Amino acid sequence: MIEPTTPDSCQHCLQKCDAFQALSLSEMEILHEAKYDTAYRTGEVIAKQGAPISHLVSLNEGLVKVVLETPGEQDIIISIEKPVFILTGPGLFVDNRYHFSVIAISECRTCYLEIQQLHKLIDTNPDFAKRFYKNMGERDILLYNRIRSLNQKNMAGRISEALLNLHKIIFETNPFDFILTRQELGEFTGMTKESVSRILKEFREEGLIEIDDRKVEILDFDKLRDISRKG
Amino acid sequence: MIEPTTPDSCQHCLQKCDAFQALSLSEMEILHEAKYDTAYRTGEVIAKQGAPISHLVSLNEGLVKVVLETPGEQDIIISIEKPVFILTGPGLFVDNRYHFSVIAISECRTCYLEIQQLHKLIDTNPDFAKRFYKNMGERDILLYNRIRSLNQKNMAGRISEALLNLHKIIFETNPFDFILTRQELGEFTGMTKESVSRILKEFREEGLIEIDDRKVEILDFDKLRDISRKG
DNA sequence: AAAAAATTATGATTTATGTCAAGTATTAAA
DNA sequence: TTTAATACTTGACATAAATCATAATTTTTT
Repeated sequence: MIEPTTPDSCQHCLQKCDAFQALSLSEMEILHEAKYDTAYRTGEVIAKQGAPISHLVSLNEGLVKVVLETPGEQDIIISIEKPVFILTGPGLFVDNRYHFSVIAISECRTCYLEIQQLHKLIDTNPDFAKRFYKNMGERDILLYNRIRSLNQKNMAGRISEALLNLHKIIFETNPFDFILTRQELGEFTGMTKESVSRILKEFREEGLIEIDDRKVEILDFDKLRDISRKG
Repeated sequence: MIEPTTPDSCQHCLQKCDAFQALSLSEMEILHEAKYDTAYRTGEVIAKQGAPISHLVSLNEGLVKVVLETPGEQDIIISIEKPVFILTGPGLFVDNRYHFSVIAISECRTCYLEIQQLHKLIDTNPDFAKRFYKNMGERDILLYNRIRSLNQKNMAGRISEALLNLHKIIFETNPFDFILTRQELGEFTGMTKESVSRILKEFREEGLIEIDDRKVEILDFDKLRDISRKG
């Protein structure tokens, strides 16, 4: 069990997140007094689809998957997120429920802000509100891209895209940790785990990537981008 | 060419739309003075993916398709919308661009509100803002369902779902106008027009629906719901 | 370290859906 | 009304991806 941290101030975490940069110091302090934090282990559910949104949860450490739980066996992974990630969903102003689950895929630390505090900030600080909605809009735009690629790209294109995105957005190193299981990468790219295996094998054989000891290295970015684009 | 209408007041149209019910009469009047309206014929583009959002467009009459334009030949129809529909998109607070196109699929009337007016309302009327975002959230939730069904349901399930939704949300009558071409229904359900033909034929043969003279009638709701659910 | 459990790899086969092609019906234009 | 253009139907065939089955790894537990 990892210990929750209690940082001196919210400033450190929240200033990394665009919306909260609109807050005055006094607003920050009010948040800080109200907040408390928690630690999660891999696999634990941080937010559960269908459950009420009681707090605004902020991911301060670790990686999570945003999962659409479906009636069938195979879920859909909408995105992988790293800190600082604010777990807002479309339900915030609708039915106050989560419309997806957020699950730790490494050890995570989060902190919680009272949801009333959030609504208060939105009501009283238009700049904050705009930035907050901007953030929601950005996630939305990514969703549209998601629909497009799941719908129209072939398997190789989807895997290429996933690898490039994990590299570019999450890890920013090469090689990078291959945290996802084949099953998860399948849920992220809309295919079975067997198909994931096969595509990765092809990519290895063609010298596009290298997989070793839970790490992937992208060897041929251009080719991979090309495959991703053509889909 | 159909003539644009100039109603006495915006009240009529906008009061059908949740967000605008939060406006005071004086706020309404300001909007009314600033607005102007237009008529569109079938097939005309009301909002173009990639273009800047200069105004908040409100659909007051007619039906539109919300289309994700893609590099390939087959686009993706996100939804079909009827009045009163406010054409907001995720770009509003991000890059001020449309991330999808909105195209008339019947004769349409729209009116335009200056985008600054909208921002002003959001800044000064928190109740309006909340309702406005609620609306965005609702559309977002539908998007998640869309991803799920495009990804995991088979063709019959997707067509069933589409027919049931057109009936329930858009037309509310049975039989109802079959405004979509097979191509469009294919873009709405993520399949080719040929596959649409085949599934519709099956449904006809099994007595689930009846198609006549540009109209569909749903004969067996339960069975169709069942097919949609099982996917 | 040994055993058990989970994850991954890979081949054989099946299935859903797309593609191509040709013909018919419907709508729009001359 | 006749012609041209578009939309729809249907069949034969091709193919991408899923499923099933089994073995080989790797990870976790004892």
